[in-house]
Amino acid sequence: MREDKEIKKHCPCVSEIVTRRLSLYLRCLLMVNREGDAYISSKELAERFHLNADQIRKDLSYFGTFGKRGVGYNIEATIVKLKEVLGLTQVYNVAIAGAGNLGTALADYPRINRDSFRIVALFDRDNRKVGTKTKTGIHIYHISELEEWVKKLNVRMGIIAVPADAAQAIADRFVESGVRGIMNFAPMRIQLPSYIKTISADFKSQLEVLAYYVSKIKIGE
Amino acid sequence: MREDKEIKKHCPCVSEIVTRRLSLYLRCLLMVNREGDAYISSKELAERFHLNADQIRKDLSYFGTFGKRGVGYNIEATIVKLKEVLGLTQVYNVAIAGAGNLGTALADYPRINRDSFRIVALFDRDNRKVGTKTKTGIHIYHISELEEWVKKLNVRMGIIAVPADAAQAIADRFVESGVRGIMNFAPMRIQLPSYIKTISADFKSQLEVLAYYVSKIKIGE
DNA sequence: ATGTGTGAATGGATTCACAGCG
DNA sequence: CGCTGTGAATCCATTCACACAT
Repeated sequence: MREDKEIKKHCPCVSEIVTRRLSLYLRCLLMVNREGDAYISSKELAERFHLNADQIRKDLSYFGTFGKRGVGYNIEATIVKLKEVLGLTQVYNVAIAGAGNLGTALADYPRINRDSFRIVALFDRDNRKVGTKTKTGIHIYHISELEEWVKKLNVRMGIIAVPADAAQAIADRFVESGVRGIMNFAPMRIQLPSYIKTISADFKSQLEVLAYYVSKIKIGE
Repeated sequence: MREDKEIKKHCPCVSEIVTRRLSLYLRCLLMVNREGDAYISSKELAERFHLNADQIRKDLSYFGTFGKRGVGYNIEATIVKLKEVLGLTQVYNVAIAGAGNLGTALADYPRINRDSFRIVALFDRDNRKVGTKTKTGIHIYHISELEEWVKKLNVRMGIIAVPADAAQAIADRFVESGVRGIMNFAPMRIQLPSYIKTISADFKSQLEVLAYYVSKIKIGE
């Protein structure tokens, strides 16, 4: 038990479910920070954003103790800490494979190219697109040059926005070129080495999950 | 214990995590179905798609017993069953609020408008877009007409692809007009009645989760 | 023999409850 | 006295292991 505790203190790994909440807390704190207060309690934060106060405290406690008893959490300091924990003090170069509607929409997504993320390249096999830029000025390269540009531009995250049948091959090429995190929008399960983090963001699959719940709601409530 | 079992048999609700896997199994089975075999065992399915055989069997067993011992699962029959369980035997009309890059990309997303889902409308406040159609022919209406069209078109799912500051108001209006499931792409937590299923699909938040893992990988592995 | 279906065991995550600090 | 930080209790999910159907 004591040993477990020590291990936990030194192991930088927390589950994905906690990570998702940390990102959410950060978003909420950035919002309340514009209002000028210096402190907020877990209870107030929970009430304002439909969160769970116990869970906020436990999640934050994994990374040290930085709340003031009787007062709450210093908003600025907690924002800094959360950014640090999530690794957002670094800058990540991101490339997108597939310059279709979705790929270009993601490339031009508002306010992504600030702070921690830089979308540095799009790749496509359509020669008519190659050599052009998106509205916000991101270059489209030919997919055959993926390895070359991923290395040259020091890309650490790859986004897959190509059709399902091409997804696995593109993922392999990203990883081979040094990418360490993949976000997969293709409706297709991809298999990668365990040291690569993969997040599935498949639109159709999410609609199906929604369908399950919507179909259970009786008509007329 | 016996009672629990009975309750479980009759309660149509399974956790979201199981639902996500059911959608995944469906996808995998549709893939193997094209190869012509009639049966597949949980073990083979697991090996081919990096899944867990025990988990497949347990997940499927929540909905009855439809595997053949010593043989495996009838692929066609299991596909039918999964579609039934997920509510995919119905058709869901879907509307998208926000006809920006993302909204139109989602509206024209390939192969969504088949089987279970119909994207029937986009809404935007930009009068230059109103009255036009997307590439695949989906109408863009003015956001002020949201209630009217949602009711008229019998929309059951709403997709939020508007800026963060408008997300909550749009979600409320969707729900008020009869929508029962919401997929939220805005970088903003929205609060809705508990009988409404909400799925968050916020791109930036997902990048942040990826950042956490990528930042933990030591350089040079 | 083979592979399902499922209780029992294990392992994680959430919630409770309260000691102790400010 | 209020609110954090955290063990303990509870709840849920995964994995194990095997009886039993084919």
